[in-house]
Amino acid sequence: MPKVSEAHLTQRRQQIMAAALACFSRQGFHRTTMQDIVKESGLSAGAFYTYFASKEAIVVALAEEHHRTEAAALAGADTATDSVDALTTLAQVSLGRLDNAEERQWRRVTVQLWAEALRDPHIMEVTRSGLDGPLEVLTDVIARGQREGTLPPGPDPGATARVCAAIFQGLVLQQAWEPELDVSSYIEAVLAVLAGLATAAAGAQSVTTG
Amino acid sequence: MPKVSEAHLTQRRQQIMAAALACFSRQGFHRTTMQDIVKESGLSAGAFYTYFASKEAIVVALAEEHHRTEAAALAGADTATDSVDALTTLAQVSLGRLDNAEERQWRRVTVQLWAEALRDPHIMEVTRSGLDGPLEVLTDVIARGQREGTLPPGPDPGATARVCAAIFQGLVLQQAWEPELDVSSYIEAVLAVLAGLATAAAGAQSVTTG
Amino acid sequence: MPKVSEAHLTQRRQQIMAAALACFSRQGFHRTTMQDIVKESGLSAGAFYTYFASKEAIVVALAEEHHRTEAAALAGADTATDSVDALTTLAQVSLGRLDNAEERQWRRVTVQLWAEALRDPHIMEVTRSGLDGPLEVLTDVIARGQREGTLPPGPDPGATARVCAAIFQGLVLQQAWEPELDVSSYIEAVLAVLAGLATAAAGAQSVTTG
Amino acid sequence: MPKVSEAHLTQRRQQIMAAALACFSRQGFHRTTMQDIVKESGLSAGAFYTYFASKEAIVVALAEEHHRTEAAALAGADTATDSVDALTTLAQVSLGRLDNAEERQWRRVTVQLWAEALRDPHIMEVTRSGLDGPLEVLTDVIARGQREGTLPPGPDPGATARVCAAIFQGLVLQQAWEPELDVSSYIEAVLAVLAGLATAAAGAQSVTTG
DNA sequence: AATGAATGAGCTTTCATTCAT
DNA sequence: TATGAATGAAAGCTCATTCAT
Repeated sequence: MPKVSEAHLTQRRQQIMAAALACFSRQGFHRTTMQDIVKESGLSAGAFYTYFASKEAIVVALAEEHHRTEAAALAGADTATDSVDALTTLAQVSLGRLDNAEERQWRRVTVQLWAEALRDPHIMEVTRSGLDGPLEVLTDVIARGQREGTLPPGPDPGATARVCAAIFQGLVLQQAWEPELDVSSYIEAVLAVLAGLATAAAGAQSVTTG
Repeated sequence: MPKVSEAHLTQRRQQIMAAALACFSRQGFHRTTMQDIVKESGLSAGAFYTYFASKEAIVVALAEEHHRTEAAALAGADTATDSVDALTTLAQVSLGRLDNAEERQWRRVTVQLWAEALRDPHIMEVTRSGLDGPLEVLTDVIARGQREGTLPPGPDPGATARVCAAIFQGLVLQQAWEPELDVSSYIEAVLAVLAGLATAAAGAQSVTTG
Repeated sequence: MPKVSEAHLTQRRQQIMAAALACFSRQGFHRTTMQDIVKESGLSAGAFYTYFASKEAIVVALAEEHHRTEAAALAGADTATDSVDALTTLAQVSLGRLDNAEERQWRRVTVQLWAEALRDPHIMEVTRSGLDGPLEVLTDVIARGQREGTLPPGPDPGATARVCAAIFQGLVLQQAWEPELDVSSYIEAVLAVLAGLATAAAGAQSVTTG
Repeated sequence: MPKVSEAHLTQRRQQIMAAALACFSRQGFHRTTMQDIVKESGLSAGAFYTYFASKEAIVVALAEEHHRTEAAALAGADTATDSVDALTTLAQVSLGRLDNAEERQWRRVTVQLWAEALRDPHIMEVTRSGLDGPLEVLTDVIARGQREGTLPPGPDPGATARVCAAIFQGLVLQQAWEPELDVSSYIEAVLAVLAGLATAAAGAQSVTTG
């Protein structure tokens, strides 16, 4: 085939990435051979290397896509004026997004990316920026809440943001292990925690201002 | 049969496990070769196979040791009569335990075990029982708190327990990525969350009983 | 059939051969990929195969071109009546021709053709005829010189011709390795050898005839 | 097999080198696969890599062995007081050495090393030092001959040494191409050339001193 | 005639495991 | 028990060539 449309090239890349995602989810990065990916994609070994430089490159490409998708999902979820509302929305959006059969492959691959990041600086970079972005957003919202008195004033906003991030990460992990896990009750529990913080803040506020 | 003392055997096993832990932490399971472990341990390839059946076996052995150690650390941390106190103690003990340079290797290996569990039923079993045990303890404590009115009555105790577990898992992950992370402020933030729940429960209680 | 002028075809062939020569000189036959040649030539992979049947075919084509050029350079260099003069002219022409920056690529490729000839009967044929032609000319001239008494009568003319060929081949090799080698002093040394033979013949002659 | 004698290791290395030499002579470096070498050596693929780091490494090892053997063969061949005698001895020893069926493999591999040297700095280094050593010896002998009047005074000793080296290199090449080539008549022709130089020197001397 | 994405056999190298000593 | 050289299947990747457009 001669010169081919840009769209064709993009579609091929995605075809390969989808195949790789399926293989990685099923067998992990290291137990997946190039043959597996090639077979799953319906292409040839050579074709793969037209689109990706190496096996590692496709892991990085997947990490980047994952990061992009997650960032997009969160974009604009923190616009609520009230910071507790903002946190609630963020929790619902980010956690709710995981309750999706189509995300199952991604959850499994995400856990592997966490491990892979420990070895590969490039993947670490991408993976970390998937944490640092939300962490910043959360820290800002929490700090605002503390200033406004809708959140308890004591704990460091950055540390609290990390706790929120952990609540997300832990769900990813637990769901990867147990696909049928009930996400909605998990979200309810998280919302109860947020409500608790709001209540405590209100109490502290009334004491302060009372 | 130049029989050798039981102690000698145990010591050799631990020598190999320490070597494997160091290698796995440094390079990951899959990038670590048997040669690496053998070299690090100061033994020979043949000797390794006297003590472990395979490369996978040592991963499982490490998972089991990790599980055992964690279980021991938590044992008896939930004895407080008051359930919020019990949760507070559990948080301090489990999270505080991570704030330890010597645990650094373990944190990195733990994250890899999470990924590995997705592929290997044996590791999944061990890893899951490292989650299920604490989950049961937490669920009991939380259910008790709800009955006694020291925790808000709404959310499912099991789901809330999962949120607590997530707070632990997320810290392991974040610390693996960022060894210098400030654990004490993280713990403070967690305690503030628990305090919030207690406050909210107290409020709900007074409304109910008032 | 968008037929194209003969000249166009010839020009394309030479364009490709020049590209191949450059690549082969730079990286050797085996380290040069078709992609390299295609890129260097500014054509497409498909276009290459319109003009040459295979990668090997272009090596053969280069060998043939090399052979043709060398034969042309030597043609008519042996016309001197006196055989020592003829040898001197042959030496000056053939060796002098090498002292040329433009020949540098060819020298490097020639050495590779020598090696390649050992594997490929077709290249051996072409390469050998590049030796056998001159060998015949030299043998004739030397035999004549011996008959006429201008060269010492002892050694086999064919063997002496081979020594002359070796003097040429060795220079090609040494220049390929050391592009800045001083060819003119090399030629002087060769001429001194020829002069020595002439002197020895003259002495022998005077003894015989005296 | 456990710890094994030094001799065993050396023998294995030589076993592999012999196998590689046979393969390279037969099919060239690039057409020889590791499988070929492994099969010829009677060992396994893994065993090869216990003794050599790569396919390239064995080419270098062969180049080094070749260099060593040649240097040894020439050592002490230039001790004759008279420089023409010394040159004669050098010619007989170095050229005569090639007239040996066992050397056939080496001749073919040598020609390939010449080509390989153009690409690989390490092989170039080894190969070049196989030329530079003899060149130095020859230059010294020739310069001495010129001082003593046993060789014609005109040409640069270094250049003349290169001509001598070429006579050797050309024979290697011609023999590689034509195994049945008559070396003894080639040597005779070379000796006649040397005799010619001696005669010319004697003549020049008598003119000068006469 | 020209394109260049696609092919897939075949390459070099690795490494978990074994077993003669 | 301990050794470490040996094994060989299987890995990731390359590249000469083809052919639909």
